[in-house]
Amino acid sequence: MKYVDVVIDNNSDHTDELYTYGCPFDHVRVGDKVYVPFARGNKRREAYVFTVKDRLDEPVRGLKEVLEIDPEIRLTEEAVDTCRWMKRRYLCKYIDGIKCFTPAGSSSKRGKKRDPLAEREYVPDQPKALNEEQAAAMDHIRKRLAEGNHCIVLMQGVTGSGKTEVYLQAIQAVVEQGRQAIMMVPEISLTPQTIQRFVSRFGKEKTAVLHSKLSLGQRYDEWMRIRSGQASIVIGARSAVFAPLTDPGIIILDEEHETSYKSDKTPKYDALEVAARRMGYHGGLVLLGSATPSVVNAYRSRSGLFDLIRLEKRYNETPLPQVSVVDMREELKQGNHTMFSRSLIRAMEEQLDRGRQVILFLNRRGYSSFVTCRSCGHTVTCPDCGITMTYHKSDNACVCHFCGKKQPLPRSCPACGSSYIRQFGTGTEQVEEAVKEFFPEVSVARLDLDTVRTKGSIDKILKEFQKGKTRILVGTQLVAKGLDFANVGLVGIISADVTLNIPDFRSAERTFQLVTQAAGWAGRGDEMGQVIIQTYSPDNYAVIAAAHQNYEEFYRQEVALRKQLGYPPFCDLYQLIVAGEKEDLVQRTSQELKDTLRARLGENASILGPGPAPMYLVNGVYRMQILMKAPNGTRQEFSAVVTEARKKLFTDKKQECLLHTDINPFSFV
DNA sequence: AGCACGCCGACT
DNA sequence: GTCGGCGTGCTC
Repeated sequence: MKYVDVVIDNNSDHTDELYTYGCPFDHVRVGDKVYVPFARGNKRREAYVFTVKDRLDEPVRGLKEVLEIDPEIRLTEEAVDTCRWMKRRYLCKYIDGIKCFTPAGSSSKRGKKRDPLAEREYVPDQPKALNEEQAAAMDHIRKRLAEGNHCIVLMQGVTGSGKTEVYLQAIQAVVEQGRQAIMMVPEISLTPQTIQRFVSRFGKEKTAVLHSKLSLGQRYDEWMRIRSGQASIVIGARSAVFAPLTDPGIIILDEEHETSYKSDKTPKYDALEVAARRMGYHGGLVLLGSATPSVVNAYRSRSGLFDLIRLEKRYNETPLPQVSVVDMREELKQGNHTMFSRSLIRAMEEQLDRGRQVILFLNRRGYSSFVTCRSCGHTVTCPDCGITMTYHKSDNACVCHFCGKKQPLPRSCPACGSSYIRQFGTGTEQVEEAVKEFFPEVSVARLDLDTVRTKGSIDKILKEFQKGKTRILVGTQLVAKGLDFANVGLVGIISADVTLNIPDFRSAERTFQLVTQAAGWAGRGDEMGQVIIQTYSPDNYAVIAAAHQNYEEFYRQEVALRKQLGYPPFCDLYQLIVAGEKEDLVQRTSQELKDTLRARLGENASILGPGPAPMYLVNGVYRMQILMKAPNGTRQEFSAVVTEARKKLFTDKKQECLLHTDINPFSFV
């Protein structure tokens, strides 16, 4: 008789622990899915084996026995290890981690194949010749792979520098070692064209695809193909980081800076951290690629924690587009009260005359109204956090969503005294209307979440633009979804201030990335493109660096600022949300939580709040938020303290108050 | 979270 | 009597 500690597949905080069973099957292994009798009725339940032992250290009262071992589903030992780590790192339950590693669907009863690549034919494709920079990158990667140690490499390569070919050949090298690979791309760029590129190189048999559009059955079959060793290359979005490979040698994150690598639902994991953990276990390589790396990872690559590879040559040597900044304060002074500057209108006329197309970009992500002076560009920011304050119409006040500080709306600009200070915010509909007024003869389309929901697919709108039927496209970030922008002569960024003033410490980073990305759309054809950035903050360092297309210039200033204010990469941010239906109880509990944390972490610890969470009242549930900064090196202590506080304050039988935790959330809005 | 137990009122 | 409503407490 063996003994096993198992995690019961039961979605409750109260059963989130290891239960010991006897096991009459001697071949039981760590990671096995088993069936056990559980609780009073001895109901048969699913469970996962976390440890196997030959004898019990101490007698267990009421010991029961494993009923059966599932012949199909088994976690790897590493998956079990990673689940343990996830529980600690993300303060989630064992079962939350297990759910990431196991398929939700079940095997097909009829034994039919449910192949997501079934319909397409793939023309085999050969490795391409590398330029000098790419070859140097491959040399470095090969050297690291040969060492067989855990290692993270950031490949910073401008758009069109051929990162994908390096990914392909790195995967090839890993496969030649007899190991396996995971290729991750942001959900938004997981298009048939992307998949095609990889499948053509490695073949259908060896490749598996994992993403959210697959049916449960398809996902199950792909999971099985991976688990059984048939497929050794996995392509997918964030969740592909959990692919059940037995010996992965490389995990690649393309467009590393994209926010979709951080999960927004429990468990709130960061795919990079999971990848690093998995590669740490297997002794493999994590390869990050981006033209505009996140500041956090750029910092790590420059402080020696990650390797840094640069690709600076554009493959086809297309010239970078010309980027110019328009000072909207000046427009106002000249009597232009519209949302388009004179130079943007002029450029639009020019490009349309030449038969080229125009994209007007307006980022509404994290959209919230802020208060800004149209005369001097001054924006109301929190005196404590340095973050843009959000305007609340209900009490006509500015509120800091980070620390909860509240201020009345200023009557005149504190910087210049102008009375042109007011809340700010423009929607895509307004931009579309304004374009129609200026250019009544020209066909305009709008692409944002609303139009996508009501007027059918994104594809339809994009196709019409691609065919040239639409001359001007007004859109949000959805525009980025896999388009060939060959005929786009001009990209106008209506207001860089919208992203610049998101109440988040990453607002400058996002603005820089966005402008750089938009510049990429304008520079695809043979002719040079043009980018116009409109802003009330033309002196902002992110705007200036973006106009110069100079990452290092932006990075230097941003890191200095992060260091000064104590933001990542110099700390981990903990977002704690207390939620419940009884408002007074939520208020009281969040204050108790704060006091508990304060008592354990000391007076100097940075603990902000409690304040109302961004969505304070959602279907009858009130939410209060506490934010903590855990300086580098204190992660374990902070996590332990939160876990302890949760035990103390959130385990009463009738759970009227819940604690949601998100470590390094991608948004506080 | 489930699920069983048990204490109560309501119905054949 | 005994069926079933849901409040309470436990799960190797």
